[in-house]
Amino acid sequence: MQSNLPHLQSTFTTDCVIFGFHEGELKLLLIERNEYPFKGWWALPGFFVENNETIDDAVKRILYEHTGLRGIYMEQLYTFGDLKRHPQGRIVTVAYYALLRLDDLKSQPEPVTDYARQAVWHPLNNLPELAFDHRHIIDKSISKVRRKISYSPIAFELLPEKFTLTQLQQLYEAIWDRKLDKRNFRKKMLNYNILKELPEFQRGVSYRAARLYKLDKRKYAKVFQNELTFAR
Amino acid sequence: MQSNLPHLQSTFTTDCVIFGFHEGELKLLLIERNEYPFKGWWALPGFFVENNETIDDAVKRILYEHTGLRGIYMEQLYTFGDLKRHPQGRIVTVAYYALLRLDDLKSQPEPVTDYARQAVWHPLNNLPELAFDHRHIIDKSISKVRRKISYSPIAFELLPEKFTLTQLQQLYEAIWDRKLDKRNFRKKMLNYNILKELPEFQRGVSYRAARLYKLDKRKYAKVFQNELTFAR
DNA sequence: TCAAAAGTGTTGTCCGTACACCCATGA
DNA sequence: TCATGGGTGTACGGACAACACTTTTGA
Repeated sequence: MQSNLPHLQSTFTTDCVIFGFHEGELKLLLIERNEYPFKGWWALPGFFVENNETIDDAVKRILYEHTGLRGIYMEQLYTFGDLKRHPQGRIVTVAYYALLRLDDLKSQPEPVTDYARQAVWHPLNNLPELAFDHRHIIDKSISKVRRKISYSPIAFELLPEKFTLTQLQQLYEAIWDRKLDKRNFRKKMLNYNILKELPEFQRGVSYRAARLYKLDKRKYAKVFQNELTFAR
Repeated sequence: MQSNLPHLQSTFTTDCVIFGFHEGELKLLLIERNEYPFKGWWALPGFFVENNETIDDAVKRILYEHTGLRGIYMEQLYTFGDLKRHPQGRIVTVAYYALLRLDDLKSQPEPVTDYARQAVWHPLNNLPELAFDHRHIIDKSISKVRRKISYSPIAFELLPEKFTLTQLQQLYEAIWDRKLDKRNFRKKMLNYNILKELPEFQRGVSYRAARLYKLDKRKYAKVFQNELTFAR
């Protein structure tokens, strides 16, 4: 236990990779920083963790401040502690990722804090240059989500409550970055028996309306217990 | 950023779950604490991270201090930041796990630091009561290793360089906590084509000596790239 | 010769994959 | 009537699971 270095910042931060899915495309919520360092740069929403809140609470708070949403699925990703990741000295960050139903958002999120000028959804395939090591954090979270969606039904956290099988398939395709066979995908997905077929259909489309489904939460819980292997 | 709580410790710690495998049994290296709080209790090796070392370096250092070994396979597990996990105030810990070849150890590890009285290997199935939230950290690391061994060849990090197929099978059985079929296991394992059959056999056993194998590192690298699914 | 573990194949089932056409709808 | 996506079945091959006996060795 030494203290032979001056510590600029005795605490640590948390950063959150916020995924959304809209119109067949994965998106990330980024903020434009309003504070030095990296003022004016795009970055992950994140901030210092208070001394009287858990890290989990801090991420929830930060996410709320940027989206006005609570009760979002989120999970800790990794802790980054490189000595040079922050220009002002050694600041460790505990990174999380969150999966968000984009239709829950009535409008563009408005940051309620000073440290961000704006919060904007960016397509995952076309991200701007990012502050700190945030690009690295994002890459790591994509790997994690890509793996996790293979054995855990987290995909549904990104979809609206009622969704079509095509939407579900597009989501898997976006995360895995490859095309899947429609018939095989549907066969497999329905075989898991975790979807409930609704007596409702899409509206407002100029072609045959697709049937809507939602999660059958009883069976969904079983899948979580048994950790089935998901579609490939 | 508040500071309305007295912080005893402005930094954070790292703890390491060290796995070993010997005589068909998984073991953990625990220390007996020589400092308050929890003086005299068993705990995971861990200590404060210095301000001029990365977290990765800190874990390596701590592991070296307890085993005299370097170059061990290790990976970050999770960061624990509950407000009440440490009786002296909010101390965040970044937990790692390490996989160790037990035959590398000439003798019992001797701690070279003051904060531990002794370091002892404990069978995973018979652990003493532990300090802090260390039991929780261990449970989480077991889940992680259990999953990871299914898609990544980390098992070999726990075995000696030359090993028998039975040893390999026993390791999987210990981690998954269930029996596997010998014929199916061998068939599958040899089909991955990552093992090199050696012209050597076990010695000193009072029954038919088993053939020794070692990793074929070329093919092993390929498996790491492609992330094959391992035996079930 | 006995005890202990090594080593070895076949069969059935399930799962993943490849692949193409008709249907329903709104414009 | 056309354009657009919705919806459907079959056949093959590979992987997994179940299952029991003979061989080798040292004591």
